[in-house]
Amino acid sequence: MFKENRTHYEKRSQVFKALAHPARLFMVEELASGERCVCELTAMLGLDTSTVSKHLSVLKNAGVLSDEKRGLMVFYSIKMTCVLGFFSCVQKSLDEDVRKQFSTLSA
Amino acid sequence: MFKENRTHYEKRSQVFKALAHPARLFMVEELASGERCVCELTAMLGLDTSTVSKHLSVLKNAGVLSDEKRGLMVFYSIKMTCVLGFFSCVQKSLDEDVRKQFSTLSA
DNA sequence: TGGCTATTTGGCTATATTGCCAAATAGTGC
DNA sequence: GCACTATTTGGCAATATAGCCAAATAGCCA
Repeated sequence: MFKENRTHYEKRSQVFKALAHPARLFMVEELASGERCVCELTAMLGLDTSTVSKHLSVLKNAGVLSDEKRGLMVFYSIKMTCVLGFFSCVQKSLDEDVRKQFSTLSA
Repeated sequence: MFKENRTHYEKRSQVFKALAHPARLFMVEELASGERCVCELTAMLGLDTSTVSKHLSVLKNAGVLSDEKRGLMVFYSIKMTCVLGFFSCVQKSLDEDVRKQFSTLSA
């Protein structure tokens, strides 16, 4: 059931692993409004350039982002566009949980 | 930009972290066809019961699953139903990448 | 109560991930 | 060629995660 298709599930989980980090999540959401160079993302994150570069390559290897070099700079943009739909789903679910906690407390 | 809302992004990334493991991905997909007890999932996964239990609590804490105890058994089911939409998105993107690799090779 | 079963929790080691620094690479312009 | 900038890569220490075993907990039934 599982062990036979383990590699299959590993490949799919790579995408979620790529999104499973606050800094990477931030970058994907930021790229939703258009491509950004590494330097721009580095400034927004307040992390070392090398750290940001590694995060970006994780997202690229997972197939979430694509990159394009123009001159000295490398611009990243979203390739797996459907991932943006994830975020509203997650947010809605989390909001619902918070609402329920509130109504339980005040009941 | 990022540091100010870090906790916000951390909470959201919890959901992706929860899905970022082949065994957990398998369980969520399996639960798409209805609730299962821990023992059933353990049998399908071929892992230790304690390991499966921990995986399930990760998914529960992230808000993806909910559990219900009936007698000796605990049944898990999907709470964040919209996550199922993720899988087809991911699969489609992965399939596309494979197709492109093929056409590049044969070109 | 005691014995049995299903699940969870604690603890441990092995492995993976994160973030920094330093160094390497690549492109621009003189 | 050299100097300069943007990005990537290598390496390391700190932290987090995964899996197992053993022990604890919870519910059933006699």
